[in-house]
Amino acid sequence: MRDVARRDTERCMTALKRIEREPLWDLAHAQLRDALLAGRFEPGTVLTLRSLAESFGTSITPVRDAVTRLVAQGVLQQGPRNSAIVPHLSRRELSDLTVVRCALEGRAAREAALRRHDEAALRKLQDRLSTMQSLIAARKLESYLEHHRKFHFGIYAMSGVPLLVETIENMWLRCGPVLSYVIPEYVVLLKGWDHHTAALKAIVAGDADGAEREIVADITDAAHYLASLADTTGQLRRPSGLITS
Amino acid sequence: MRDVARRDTERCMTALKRIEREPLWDLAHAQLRDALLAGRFEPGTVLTLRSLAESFGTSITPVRDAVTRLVAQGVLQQGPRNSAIVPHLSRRELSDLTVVRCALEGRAAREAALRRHDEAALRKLQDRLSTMQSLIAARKLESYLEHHRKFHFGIYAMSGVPLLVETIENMWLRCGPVLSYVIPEYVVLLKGWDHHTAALKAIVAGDADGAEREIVADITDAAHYLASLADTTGQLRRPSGLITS
DNA sequence: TTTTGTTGTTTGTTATAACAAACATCGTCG
DNA sequence: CGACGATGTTTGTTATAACAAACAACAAAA
Repeated sequence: MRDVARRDTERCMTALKRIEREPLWDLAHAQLRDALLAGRFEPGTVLTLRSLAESFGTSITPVRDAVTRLVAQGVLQQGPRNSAIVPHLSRRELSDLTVVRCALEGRAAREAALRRHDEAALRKLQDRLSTMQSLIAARKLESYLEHHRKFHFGIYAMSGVPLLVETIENMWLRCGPVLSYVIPEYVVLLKGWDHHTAALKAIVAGDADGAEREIVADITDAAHYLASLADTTGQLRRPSGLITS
Repeated sequence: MRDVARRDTERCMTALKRIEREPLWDLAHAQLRDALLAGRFEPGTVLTLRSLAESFGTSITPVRDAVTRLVAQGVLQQGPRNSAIVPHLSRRELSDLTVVRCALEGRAAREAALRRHDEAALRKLQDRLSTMQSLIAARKLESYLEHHRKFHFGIYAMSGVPLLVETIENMWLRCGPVLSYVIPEYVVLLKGWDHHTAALKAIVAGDADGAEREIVADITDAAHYLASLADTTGQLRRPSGLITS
């Protein structure tokens, strides 16, 4: 037993690999987060603690922590009696979201263009761009959405301002549920594609104004398309069918 | 008993006054929030659930909810073993905060200038401005800080974008503890005063560029002053004495 | 003297039970 | 037949206890 302990301490000293057992509420939080972002929850659904706890196979305490966190972030809306409901997105809320996203993501693109960035990150983004192009051609929309997300945040990460990236991530989470089922019909029109390439090109050229302009155009174009889908009450709903793979 | 119920329903129907018993964790959250914003917690302090529970006279469950919420907002930093510590602010983090605040608050000022705003709100802001001036002269710094905060958020509220105001509020919470004990020495120099009047003047004139410029200048000026107070390790510390009233 | 092993304490995590308010269901009375 | 009221159920809130990991203090051995 002694040499075992010795070996343990040695490993900790040399590798510095943390054990870090993830708490249950952290796992629940991550699962709920991903589900929201992927649009697996219909807007308007009330998330009850006990049903979620049963799904996760845990007590209600961890899921309560997770839900509390999501509500604090503004990802989940709190309905009557402090119940957590996955939020609807009205045309007005979408408009507000667009304003904030333009300010934040436009600034991030600007900062990214002004920085000296490593070639590896740039090449990675360019590769991802061509991957996205082929994914669109193959109509693999779910996979495209993942790459699309990573492309955007790849740019924002190059701003060198973690707080900026974190705040933008929060905004994406808020419009995540809706985006997931309206973007697929949007991207096949290749509307946003040129903005992506132009933005990346502006960044490699160090053109801050151009980078901001293209990112803002990408956001506002998508927002206009989304707004056109709203019904007479200003609510955004799933247009026709479910996501096919 | 029957007429009591009748009267209850009648009252609910007519007045529509919500009862809304505030949960304990909400009170704890508000108290912690205010304490953080007022700088009553020394940065670096670890907030243990049991000690807070004892202070509030409740169980640890409500304070756990409150702390969880604060951590999710980024107001409290989570240290090792998920303990909540009131965050230090390094020069780097202050710089990041400044970037985000400029993007957000600059945009809010711009939106406010572009809107048709009611005269009552404008007059209220002008009154507050003169109040702030007299408070500075009287060296009533704590009261000044409150008016200063309300002046800024009065402008941001005129943007008509609640999400923007909410996000800005979150950023203020992050730098709240530090601001509280460095701003007092700053405002007596009257450095930020002209920016405030100029910003309000630009808004009434509908000058969006001017409004954004002045708000950004106000933020960056204060940030520069704050950065000059950082020590060699990049940490911002309380300069000399405590706040006197 | 320095290091190591042990023990007691602290602290976040989780489960569980009790509670109260809100909701739904259904029976009863007008 | 329709509205009102009682009752059971659902659901968030809070308290409490048990648990494990980490930290601190101390004692013993090299």
